[in-house]
Amino acid sequence: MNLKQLSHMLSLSQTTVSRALNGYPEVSEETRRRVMDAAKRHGYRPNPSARRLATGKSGMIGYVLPTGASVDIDPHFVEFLSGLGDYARSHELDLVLSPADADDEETTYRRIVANRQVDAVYISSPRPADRRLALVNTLGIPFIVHGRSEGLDFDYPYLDIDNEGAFHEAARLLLQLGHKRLALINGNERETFAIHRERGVRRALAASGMTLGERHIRSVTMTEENGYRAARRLLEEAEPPTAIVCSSLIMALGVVRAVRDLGLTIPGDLSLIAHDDVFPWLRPENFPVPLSTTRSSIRLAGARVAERLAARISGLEEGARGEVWPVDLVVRGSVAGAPV
Amino acid sequence: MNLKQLSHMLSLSQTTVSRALNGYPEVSEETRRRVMDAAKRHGYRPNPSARRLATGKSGMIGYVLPTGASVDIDPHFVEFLSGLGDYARSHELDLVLSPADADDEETTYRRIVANRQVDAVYISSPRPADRRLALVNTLGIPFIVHGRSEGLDFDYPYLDIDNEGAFHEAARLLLQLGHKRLALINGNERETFAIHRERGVRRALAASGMTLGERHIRSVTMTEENGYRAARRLLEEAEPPTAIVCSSLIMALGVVRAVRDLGLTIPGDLSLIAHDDVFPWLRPENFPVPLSTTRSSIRLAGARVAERLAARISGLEEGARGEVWPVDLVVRGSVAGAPV
DNA sequence: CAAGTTAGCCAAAGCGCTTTGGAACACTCT
DNA sequence: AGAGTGTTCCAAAGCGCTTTGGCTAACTTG
Repeated sequence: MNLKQLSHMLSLSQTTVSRALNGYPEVSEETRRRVMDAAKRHGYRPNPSARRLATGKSGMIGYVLPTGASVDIDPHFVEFLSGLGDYARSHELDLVLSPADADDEETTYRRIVANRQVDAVYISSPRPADRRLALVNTLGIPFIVHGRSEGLDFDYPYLDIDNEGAFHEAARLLLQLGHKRLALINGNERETFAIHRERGVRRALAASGMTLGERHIRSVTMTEENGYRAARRLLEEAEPPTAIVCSSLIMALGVVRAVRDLGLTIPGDLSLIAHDDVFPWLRPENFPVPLSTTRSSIRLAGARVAERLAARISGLEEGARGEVWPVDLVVRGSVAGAPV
Repeated sequence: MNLKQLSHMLSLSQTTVSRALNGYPEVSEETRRRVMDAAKRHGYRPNPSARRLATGKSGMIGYVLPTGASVDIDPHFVEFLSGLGDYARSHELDLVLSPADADDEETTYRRIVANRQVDAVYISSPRPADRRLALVNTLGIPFIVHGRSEGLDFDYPYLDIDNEGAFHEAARLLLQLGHKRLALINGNERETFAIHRERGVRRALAASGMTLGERHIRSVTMTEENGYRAARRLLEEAEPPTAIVCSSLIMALGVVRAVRDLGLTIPGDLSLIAHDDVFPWLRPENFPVPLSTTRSSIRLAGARVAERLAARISGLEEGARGEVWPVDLVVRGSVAGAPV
């Protein structure tokens, strides 16, 4: 059942039927009702390929997925996707993942824009002066950044959490508890979120007249193993930290293991706070010692990004509005006063 | 630059240019070369929307993503996606995720097939008599199942690992080590993989004249917390198991925690083997006691599924070929002889 | 050498929608 | 009554490709 057949059986032109269906004003209410009725009765669904060719709109949102034999997709991605998908579903939006060579995403961005494959894209894990943002900005496709960049000479729409504030609060709490030697086990230092977190910790220390030594900060990909290694190195120093702030629950698993291996205890010898993106399958309250966290649901972020993307597509949102979510500090058993 | 312009500047018809580009035989080699040349020089890329409208082919593969407020996407998904994306990239295939209400995926399948949005789909986490398979089979779209169903009255193409064999081997090893009381902490009992694993364990037990009691098998969603709970219940019984086979590394984390909480040790009091899908961020050798595993890279499976999907789209693969991968049993420190 | 092939090309008809530029008609105003 | 203003509809021209059905010229074949 296509438009031609439908209009024929209604003795109307394709024009009128099309307009009736798409809510254009130049069609009488009675006719519209007739058309709507017949469409529903015959289960007419406009062919998206045809519509796309005619309008250039695809009804999909895009994501360029960096791939490669040695490229790992962030496990956070799946949670973000849950939220995104949940919203997208209610708006009949599909998501197209365009795999790209991790060393050359630009080609793929250009392709999906030139081909008008998607109506909007989102970008995640931005870095300072991220070239993808400049690219996508000049290409003129609607987009939203999940996270933030820095040092760009233009504004852009984004959704981010207050990483600096969160880690500032975490560090401040530890300082208030009397800790003098803090360490930070961070994510990849080239990503903005990690930079912001470091900044937060430094700011808290500075307020107490302290600084974060080179040796007291580790920036690594967020795996259990890297958490373990980082913690071991830190804890085996001459003057080991008495408190650690850690950028992910997964790394925190490694930290806990290192602490145990060294015969130390939490929070007796070491206080620990980690960032929690809220995974259904790993919860901080279930750590051997319930873990204090800075918490922000990455899933909700996914839903919100989808919502804003949809708004941009339909022209309801414009401009470079940035949105920063506050982060909860949830104190559990893993922090205590500094050991004497 | 579109076909019309290109053909005009070559003084050829659109027909000929189109055919030259698409490798049809009714065009002379010289002309073809001229066309190819000009196309490359002017960066001509056929408009996919137009091509799709004309051919009905989209150059994308589809996946129906169950969503909902209380629906969690399996963390394995992201690793599978890595492999899939890695292959898809080299073939300029995009992946479209169509979010669906988890309680009604059928509508979405029908939609993407009717709209010809994708050239093929894959289906994951199949259950016995899974209705999605019957649906997709009658809808006539090329597909591959990652995993297997059971009790269907037709054959279908799939890629699965030998879950039964893997867990049979794992259980057999434990029995050989003298364990008399085995337990299984399994995934969702409604999924075929879990059924197969249970079958493997039972078969091994049966060969030694034993059975798996109702109380010695737990089927739960694979979270750390559920692993912990299941293990605690098992270990607090009057006659606790001396060996556990576990369906995922994530649950194994919980098992290890439970063992510790109860003041027991691995492998002194309990031997543990878990299935490892090979995550970059959590490795069995890094468990407090290196974990024995049945291992199979879900990432490789993703790549293979993409490969076969591509083959089906281009007509190179047909029929209902099933492919079952063997699983490695990797023995590490977490298993030992049964305590006396 | 006439008839039949074949190689190489083209014009035009789709694919199924949206949108432009009117046309027809019924009103309202002066 | 005639001009002006809406309202409601339509024919046809796209969107940019693929594919059908031919046409021409050159080449076999008996």
